[in-house]
Amino acid sequence: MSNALLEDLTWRGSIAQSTDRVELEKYLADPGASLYLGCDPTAPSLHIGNLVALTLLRRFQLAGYRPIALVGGATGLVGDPSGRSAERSLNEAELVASWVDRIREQLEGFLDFSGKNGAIMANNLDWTAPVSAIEFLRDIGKHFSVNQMLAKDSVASRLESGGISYTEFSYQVMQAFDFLELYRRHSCALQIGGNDQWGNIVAGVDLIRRAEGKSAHALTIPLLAKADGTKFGKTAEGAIWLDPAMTSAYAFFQFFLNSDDRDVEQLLKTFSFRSREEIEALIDSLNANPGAREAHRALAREVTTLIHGADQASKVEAAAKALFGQADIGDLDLETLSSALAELPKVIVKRGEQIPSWVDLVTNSGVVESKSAARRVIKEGGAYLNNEKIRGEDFTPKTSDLLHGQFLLLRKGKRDLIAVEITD
RNA sequence: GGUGGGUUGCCCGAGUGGCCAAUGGGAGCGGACUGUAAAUCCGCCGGCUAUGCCUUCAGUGGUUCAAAUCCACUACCCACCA
Repeated sequence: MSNALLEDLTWRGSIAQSTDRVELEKYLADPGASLYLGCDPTAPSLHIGNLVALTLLRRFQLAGYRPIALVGGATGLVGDPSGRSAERSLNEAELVASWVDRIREQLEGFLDFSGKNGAIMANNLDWTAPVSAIEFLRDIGKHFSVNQMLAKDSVASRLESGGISYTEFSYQVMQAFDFLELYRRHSCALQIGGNDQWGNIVAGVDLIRRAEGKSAHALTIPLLAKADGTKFGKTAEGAIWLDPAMTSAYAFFQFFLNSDDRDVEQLLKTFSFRSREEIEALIDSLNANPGAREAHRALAREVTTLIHGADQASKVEAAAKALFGQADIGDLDLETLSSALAELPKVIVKRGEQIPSWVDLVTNSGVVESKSAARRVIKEGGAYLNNEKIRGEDFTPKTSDLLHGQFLLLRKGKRDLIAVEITD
């Protein structure tokens, strides 16, 4: 073992598969070596599933290598069959283009574009769009064997279940073309990604060998699996997004804070940039005193800081502490209270207007999807106003319930807090 | 192209004329325990201007006092044959 980074990644459990390890180490022996990670615009924002591989890319940059972040402006128009049991529906080109812009911004915040190993941003639409179908078929397609393409897991499983369109079938060729193009443009001979990308990445390795007679490398990171067997990063409400407009920094922090104890070690190893010693100390603390949740807190704080910045991270942590730690919410001073409530889903009521019922307030906040659901919560004893249980399906807060004359804190169940603000 | 089977609530899956907003499981939600964790146990689980009303069993039209259930056509999926 000669490469410190690979050694660290092995300890972290961040290596699922790689092409020949010795060859890979040789490639990485060059301090300026570059590598790329692609993200397809399938939504207006990246989510924490993408963050797994993105974190890996960042580790490479911190170790001195040059990262290339590729946004799949072209591949996003086609659709990756990997991990999908059914055909994707195609998104409008303008929509995908707008997602490309937003995702590019997110990627930019995650890497360092200055210095000698400054990151490079790429969009595969740049080299894919100008190529004619005939050129594509003759220059690229000729290197692919349909037999091998059919053997890929992503394709084979789809042939079992309902079939696959020619469009999605071609996806691996497009991704391989990207790898070849980045090899030609930037001498990039390593592609990383989630383990579900293995087949697509190897398609590129093969293409580079055939078209250029050169060897390229692949490295994948395991897809995170949760202890309870469900997919990491998905909640009932959907994915945890990196865009604060889609998942608030508060909700983002809470997501990590509420991690299953059994998952925390792997999450720390996957996402944390702390040293091995620090992480091991946190894990010791987790095992010794899980109720204190020091490791959960450190994880939540670090990842939230990375995505939302240190200011936001400390704000949402302070908010959670104030709102959950305090027995009597009325004891909080105005400043602490208002900054804590600022992080929560909020309902605005105009001063002087009738305060809506608890049911209406909670429904308006979007925390429950119907009034029936809100009424049910009251009936089942999970409804609170200012941390006091309320009863009666038609319960309506009174002016005298207002904290500092302008706020209400509603709660549904153990964790869901909602702020109500009276404004002029 | 032929024949047969299928399409049910977030998912899986019962139901084959009224007792069906529709059995059961999973997910989800609330409660108890605890630590804003897990496991376990209990309850809930279409919507609403709510002792009633509205929308739902692929789509459309029909039979009937009455349909998820019967008939016709359309779309999609699966299986066997070619």
